[in-house]
Amino acid sequence: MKTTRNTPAKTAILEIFEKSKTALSHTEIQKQLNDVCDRVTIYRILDRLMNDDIIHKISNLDGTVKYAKCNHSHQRVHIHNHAHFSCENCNEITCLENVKPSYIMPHNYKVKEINFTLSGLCPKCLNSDI
Amino acid sequence: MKTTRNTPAKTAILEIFEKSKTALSHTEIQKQLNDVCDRVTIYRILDRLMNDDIIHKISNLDGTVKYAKCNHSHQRVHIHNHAHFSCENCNEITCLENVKPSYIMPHNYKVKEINFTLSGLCPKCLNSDI
DNA sequence: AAAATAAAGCAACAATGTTGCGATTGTGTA
DNA sequence: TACACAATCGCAACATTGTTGCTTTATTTT
Ligand SMILES: [Mn+2]
Ligand SMILES: [Mn+2]
Ligand SMILES: [Zn+2]
Ligand SMILES: [Zn+2]
Repeated sequence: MKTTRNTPAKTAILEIFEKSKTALSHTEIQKQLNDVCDRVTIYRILDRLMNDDIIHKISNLDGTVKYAKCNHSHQRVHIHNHAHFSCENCNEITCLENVKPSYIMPHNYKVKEINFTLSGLCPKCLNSDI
Repeated sequence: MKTTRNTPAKTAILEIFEKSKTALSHTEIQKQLNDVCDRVTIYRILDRLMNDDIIHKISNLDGTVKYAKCNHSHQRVHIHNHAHFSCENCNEITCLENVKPSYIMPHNYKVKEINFTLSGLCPKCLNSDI
């Protein structure tokens, strides 16, 4: 089988995810990394972390793509059925681990993954509002 | 007030949307247009159609962005709270006008828009499966 | 018909992600 | 501990997608 290695770049990226309370974009990670590694390496590490179900990808309506650590316990079947919130003011994206949509699908569809992202104002920005 | 004009390019794009049963990406529209207009013009027309609530935008987990005609009756408050399905096999994205997620949000969030995209296999691809 | 305004074309640029390939490094095993 | 070798990295090059500024063209309004 293909073994996965612990490299300085991977470790640094994991630490960044640990510290962050919100989801991070490739660019945000790059800025925090301070040239620990190349741009391309970040993409490749993110790919690996996704394959290993350590992080998951969140895509926003405006096309932004971010990544967040997986908090749920490692299940056999790893599904990200929780919602994400994207603040249109501060642009932060957070996992709402407890918000899980319920819905009724027509027959003949096989659903494998869901992407449920809500946008608007986060609590922080809602309070500092007029 | 700012008036909006009906140009050949806009008309052509609207016809393409009318004929299409699935959502379309900028590139797909461009191919169908056969050089009726410039690439940039397509972007600008899509922007206008979105502003006029004639089409809506759908962003997929893989980063793909597509657009689809709005079928719902024109309401005062125009919200796209229906789900979309993205087939991982044929890559077609369709509106599921009748699938509307229900969910419970924590307090202090102001939700203005939702993006609910499911992915997996569409009926067509599920049948032609093994 | 002339003026005002919306839309189009074109070129240039920016952001984001991908690929190929030679060089480097982490790690299980001798 | 040293070695072998697959996994990872850096770099350059490229692709795709979307944006911006400016000039020109087309459509309305007066
Ligand atoms: Mn997860
Ligand atoms: Mn709609
Ligand atoms: Zn916010
Ligand atoms: Zn399909």
